[in-house]
Amino acid sequence: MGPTASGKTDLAMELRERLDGELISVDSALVYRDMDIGTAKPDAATLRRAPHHLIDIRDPAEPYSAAEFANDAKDLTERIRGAGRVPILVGGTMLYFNVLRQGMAAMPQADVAVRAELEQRFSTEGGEALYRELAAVDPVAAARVHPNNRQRLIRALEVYLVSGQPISAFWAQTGGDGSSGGLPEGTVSLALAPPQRRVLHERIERRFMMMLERGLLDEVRRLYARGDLSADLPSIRAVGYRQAWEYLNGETHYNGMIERALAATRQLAKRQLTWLRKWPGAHWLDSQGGDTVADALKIIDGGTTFPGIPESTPHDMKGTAPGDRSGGEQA
RNA sequence: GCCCGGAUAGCUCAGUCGGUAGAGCAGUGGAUUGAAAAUCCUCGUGUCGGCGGUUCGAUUCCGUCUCCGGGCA
Repeated sequence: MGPTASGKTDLAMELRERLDGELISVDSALVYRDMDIGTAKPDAATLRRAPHHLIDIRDPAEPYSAAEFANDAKDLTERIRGAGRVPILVGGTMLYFNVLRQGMAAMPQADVAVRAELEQRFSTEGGEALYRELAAVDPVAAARVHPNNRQRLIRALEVYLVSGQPISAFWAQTGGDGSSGGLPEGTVSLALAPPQRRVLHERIERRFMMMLERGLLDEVRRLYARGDLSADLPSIRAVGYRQAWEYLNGETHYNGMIERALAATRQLAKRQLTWLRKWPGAHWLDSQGGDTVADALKIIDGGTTFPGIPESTPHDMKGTAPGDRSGGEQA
């Protein structure tokens, strides 16, 4: 696990060789075909040498979901373990990791029609009306969903309308003692990140400029030219693609596009780090440190059980003082 | 050289009929259960360009200087 641009792919490739493992991508953007440059997808040659599961499994027009991921990943890990090999899950989509850890309640899947109707009502009646409705049927969910959070508010109502059950009842099925998920014994959680935020920001900028040089805009132009894709699809909302789309639409200038794409990427990395900091039992690896692969192998040989008691201090990436890494990992 | 318009938060700017100022963006911390690279919440003291004057009090009015636009020579 690690924020975008922290070097996860390189580390994963090494670990795969050393551990005789199989790679499973945990990434909501790498699932899309024809979205290669902007997602920093490993190139074809690399993928041939080190196959990744769950890459290129969807057309950009087809949404994927955390629940589908949970099923796919569970099947894959069981199969890989059954063959006596080591599943290595690599990626930065922390909700996906989280559904592996906590399980996913068996709640109704997205209902396009109901969702569209709620979207419509949100626009005409306003969010307050819908929020009051949720509060009436499901006060527990209302307490956890902010009235302004259109997406989660609509999902909560959608579940209630489709199933007649409050979404909070489904939530209660997971996370606690009656967890439907949980990772296998012996699972090791590695969190890869540079110790200083500045370094990550620099890497993000360098990488995005490289994406542009490699033809990111042409890639997005091809998607744009299809005519059946739109800015509200999960695929096109991906960092970089959304801003390039706006540029092609004439909504921003070239430099504005770059600035906005960089900001969006930094914000993504920040959110990923928020998940990581509270991740139980995460072992932090310094992506700028000497031999990251050796460090990782040492931790893995330590054979930490998961889920376990947090052993390492959450990474503190605030501040600018050099070498401010506090807390070490004890395998 | 002269005339006009600017100079306020990292950036773009609003505002103070004279009582030391606030938005958006950026940044930060957080939330996160079938869209998650999504969606949402929290956090704003900065010689109000410099110097001088008027005033009980100036970022606000006046003078002057500097810099940046635009115009006239």
